[in-house]
Amino acid sequence: MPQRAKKAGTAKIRSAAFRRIRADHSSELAEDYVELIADLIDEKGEARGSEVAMRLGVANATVVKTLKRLQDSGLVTQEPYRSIFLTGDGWKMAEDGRRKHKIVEGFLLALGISEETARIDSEGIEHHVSEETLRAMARFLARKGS
Amino acid sequence: MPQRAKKAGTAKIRSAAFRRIRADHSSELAEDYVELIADLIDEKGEARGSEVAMRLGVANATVVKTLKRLQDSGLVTQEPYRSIFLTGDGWKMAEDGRRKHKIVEGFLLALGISEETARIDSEGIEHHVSEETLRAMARFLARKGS
DNA sequence: ATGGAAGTTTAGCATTGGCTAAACCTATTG
DNA sequence: CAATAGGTTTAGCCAATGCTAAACTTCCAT
Repeated sequence: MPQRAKKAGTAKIRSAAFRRIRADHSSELAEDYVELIADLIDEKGEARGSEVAMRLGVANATVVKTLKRLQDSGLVTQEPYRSIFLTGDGWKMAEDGRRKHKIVEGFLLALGISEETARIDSEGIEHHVSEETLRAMARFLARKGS
Repeated sequence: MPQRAKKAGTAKIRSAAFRRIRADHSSELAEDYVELIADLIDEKGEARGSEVAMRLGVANATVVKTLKRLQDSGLVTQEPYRSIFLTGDGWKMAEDGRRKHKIVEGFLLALGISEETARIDSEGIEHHVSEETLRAMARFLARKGS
């Protein structure tokens, strides 16, 4: 029954895609946090929990809890009642996020999307694009931009 | 202090984007389920929970639990030990998902992405593209395709 | 008609990510 | 230098999404 075999193969690939999406989702929050923290440090010299909470649109307490997990993962460090710092790994992740973000947002703008929408959509999309797709977007951008 | 005012404004927009992403995530699972169920019904005449579990790459029990929620949301119906059906709303959501999926995947292919990657990335991206971006992708596709 | 294999569901647990309310520090200002 | 306002953390709750192991149905083959 080659039918069966073929279908099982397809199913496996499909499930791999969904697995990757679930994995992406766990890292997504972390990336958003570190990227935002990096922005705050660059913009204002320091990142406060309450500022992170405001920009992400969540409660203060949620940020505290999440930062604990990020600290356990070795992405940030923080003393109680003090501002937040990124570790080496944290900075690496933040830079990578910014890089992806810039490519995706620039690409959407090049496609003719409005600034508003480009900003919103790129925020959602950046965590789900493979390097291959990023390369294609960058290529498109380069051709268009020149 | 116009500085402050401007920054607060930006923050509000940013947080709106993140809020939307969080909202997208809740509907994302539902969309994946109904889309997959629709595919199974079309492909094999019926959708069994175990088949859904296999294709999504999750345990059977997880599917059972999620289907209960989807039933409460009025997207699917199911009798114990029987196969799964979509309600009118369920079909509507499935069709919408397929539509988005087709546009995004076609767009990625048109960009020169490999089939494998296009399938995987489109699965993740489809839930985060606005109608505006979809329209731009469709436009691009039409121009390219003709 | 029934016994057992295969398929489904239940039970119970863990983690993530959200919230509010209350407790707790810090730092400014009078 | 003390009071207090404002920022931060804790405590305790909830829902969603995942898992494994055990219980339970269904249905096919003898």
